[in-house]
Amino acid sequence: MPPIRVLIADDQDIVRTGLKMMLMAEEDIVIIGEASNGHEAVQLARELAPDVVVMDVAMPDLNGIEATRQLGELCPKCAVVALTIHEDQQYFFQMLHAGALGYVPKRAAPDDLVRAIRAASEGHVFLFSSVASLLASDVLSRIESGEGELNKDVLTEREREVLVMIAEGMMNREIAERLTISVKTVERHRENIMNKLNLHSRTELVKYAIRKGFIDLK
Amino acid sequence: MPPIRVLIADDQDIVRTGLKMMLMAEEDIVIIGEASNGHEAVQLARELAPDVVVMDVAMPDLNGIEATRQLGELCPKCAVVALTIHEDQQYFFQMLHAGALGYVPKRAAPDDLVRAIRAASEGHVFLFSSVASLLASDVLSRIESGEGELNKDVLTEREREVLVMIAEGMMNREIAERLTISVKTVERHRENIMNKLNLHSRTELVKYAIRKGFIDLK
DNA sequence: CAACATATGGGCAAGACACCCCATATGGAA
DNA sequence: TTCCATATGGGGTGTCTTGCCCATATGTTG
Repeated sequence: MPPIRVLIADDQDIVRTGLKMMLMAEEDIVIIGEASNGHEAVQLARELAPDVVVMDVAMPDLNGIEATRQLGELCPKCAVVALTIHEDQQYFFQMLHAGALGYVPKRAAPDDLVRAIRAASEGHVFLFSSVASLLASDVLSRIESGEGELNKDVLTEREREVLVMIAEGMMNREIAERLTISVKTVERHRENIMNKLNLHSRTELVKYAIRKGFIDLK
Repeated sequence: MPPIRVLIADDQDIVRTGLKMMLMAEEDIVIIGEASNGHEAVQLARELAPDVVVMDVAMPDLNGIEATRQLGELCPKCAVVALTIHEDQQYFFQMLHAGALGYVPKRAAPDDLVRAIRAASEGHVFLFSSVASLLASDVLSRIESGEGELNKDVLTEREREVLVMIAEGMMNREIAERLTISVKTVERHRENIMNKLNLHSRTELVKYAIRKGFIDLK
């Protein structure tokens, strides 16, 4: 059986070195190239036609998501394993929709990455445990809501609006004044938000909003 | 000349491996231990008394800034080199004030990290170019505003501890239980924190803590 | 139409929070 | 030694939050 030919794409030198060392220890894997940004990754993938591209999500020039999308057209035989510090819903789903077969956080054990690479090289999907549950819940809600769009980001416009103001540090009364609605309605929106997201305090809402990039932290 | 004994503290397995491989190639450097969070880093540093601790800024449990601060007391002979994905002012100054002798972004070349380690082991300071300029401008503004003590509105150890727990979303009662003190005392600490920082709600405390890198946003 | 999501609001209760008052003990700086 | 910062805690008061009950009006969609 020929070894799995792997291309590494990560902008961080240290991470690339770590990956190389880690993967070189595996007998069925060979590193055939390295890229430090998305453009380079796409370029090299077309030239080298690797079996698997280990792709960082966040890279300069062309990010991993776009690069993966392009690879789907330009080099459909290259499987992509996403490597990321983000265990966020957003990146995760974007990467999957872009065509990644694996999704492994950098904090994962080396073994998980190797498993993801082996799986991807055979067309299988490997998702790290913490993100796999995201898929499950997404699929579930999709089935329940009868399918459709993925903009099912749960919150309504109004709720998002309220969430932002909460995360900005405003009290319910202030928010009510700003939106010219009653405090009661603000409370109701906040309540719905908390139920939907399964959060139970303002502080958790703040952190959620920051993670999701709803506010600026300035 | 004896080799420089280095302890690596980073929560990401891949980064740790990368660092190890990279540093093992240097003849004057030996890796004597690895930690995957701040607590472990402090613990191991006390046991092993390394010459240099390569410390990630963002780690679970106890972040690199706090860990560095603690090391300054518990193991003053350990030099700390901060390794980070953040090239932010805030993290940078926090880390310096905490006592780090080096500050190297992960995107830096391996050589820069090695230089930082060598410098730190001799008590010198190595700052990566992109952050070094931050120091210059800070020094300038400090001279202009003509004051010496930066201790002005700095939180005490206990206050910082409470702040972190608040920012993590815990209630006063929970914090009191965790610290085995009364709710009243927690409230008092919180009150002092708010007065010192001129903040007036939990949500603002959360954002402050995140900006300052006191918590991880996970 | 019926069912549902969305946005709007009122009432109520328990508890959490923010901001005051007060006090004691300790250890270091003036 | 006196003063101050730190850490500890009790009391009280009023506001804010959270969670749960209820309701109505307006859409959309099966």
